[in-house]
Amino acid sequence: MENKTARFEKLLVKNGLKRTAPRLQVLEILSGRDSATSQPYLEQVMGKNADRVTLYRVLQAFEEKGIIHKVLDQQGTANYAICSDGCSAHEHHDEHVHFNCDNCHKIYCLDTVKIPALKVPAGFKVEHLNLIATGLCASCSDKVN
Amino acid sequence: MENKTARFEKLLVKNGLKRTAPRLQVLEILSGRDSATSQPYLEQVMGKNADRVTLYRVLQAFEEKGIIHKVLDQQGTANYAICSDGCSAHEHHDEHVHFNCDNCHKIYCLDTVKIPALKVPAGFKVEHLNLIATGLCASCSDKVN
DNA sequence: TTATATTTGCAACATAATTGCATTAAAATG
DNA sequence: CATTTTAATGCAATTATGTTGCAAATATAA
Ligand SMILES: [Mn+2]
Ligand SMILES: [Mn+2]
Ligand SMILES: [Zn+2]
Ligand SMILES: [Zn+2]
Repeated sequence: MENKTARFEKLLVKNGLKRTAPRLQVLEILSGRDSATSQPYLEQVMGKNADRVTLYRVLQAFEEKGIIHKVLDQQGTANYAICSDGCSAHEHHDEHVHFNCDNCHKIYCLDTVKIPALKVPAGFKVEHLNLIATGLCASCSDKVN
Repeated sequence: MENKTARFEKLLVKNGLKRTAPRLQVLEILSGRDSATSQPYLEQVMGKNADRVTLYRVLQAFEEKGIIHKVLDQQGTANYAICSDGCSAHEHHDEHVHFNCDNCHKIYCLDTVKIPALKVPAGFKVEHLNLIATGLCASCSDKVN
């Protein structure tokens, strides 16, 4: 396995962002998780390694550069996930379905599930689609049975 | 045209809610709009007719009774719209698409556009679907042309 | 008219997010 | 390597959204 930090550093440079500790740490955390990560969780994990404001600014910069994308859960809480690929400062390609588990509250990027095209009333011009499914994730429905 | 206030009063009674000024006013405001109404806007329009907390509680009660439904816009702001029908304290039937205009920021309930069923990965149990489309609403795309 | 059950208002608190500004640190330059 | 430049951070203050407990008010039932 290649050095992960080196990969992150390249990612930052490629996007014209300086290699700083808070940025590397955010990438480290996000990449180590199987679901999207909420702002409050990030804030807690970062602890005093970085100021709250810095975290907000790091997340905003990453989102603008197409490194991560934001998903709001059913409570309106911001969650962040690393973009699979093909995303850039110019456009995000994250039009996959997101699954918000009612039980564990995790948000999964269902990268394989595309949002079906939609027929809307005359006059409306659809730019983006955002579909959040709620219910039980695979892991939680296992436990219930 | 039948007396609107009388209709609202019946609606409250039917749901075991007392006929109070803040509740009637919220119904009045929501029913007079062609799109969903944001909490901040409601708060502003209500002014000192009702306390902020009362507004929150009115909205919560209405939502629980199936009188209104909540839609979060792309910024996570809560918006409320009157339920067309068939909604009750037991379940909401608002699985229609919502359209969030990038220009005027209005949220339209596209009651005629149903959310298509979805094939999700094994194990996931979908309970609800929530689809928000963004772009230009009919009125705004007119103006652009 | 009185009793009771619900609703409201107020104060206090919690959390998420933003802004301005001084300080620090990364990277570019020589 | 030292210095300059530019970007990023930390801190303090502020705004916005939402919640809770409790006393006072009021809608409705009795
Ligand atoms: Mn995603
Ligand atoms: Mn709706
Ligand atoms: Zn789960
Ligand atoms: Zn519009």
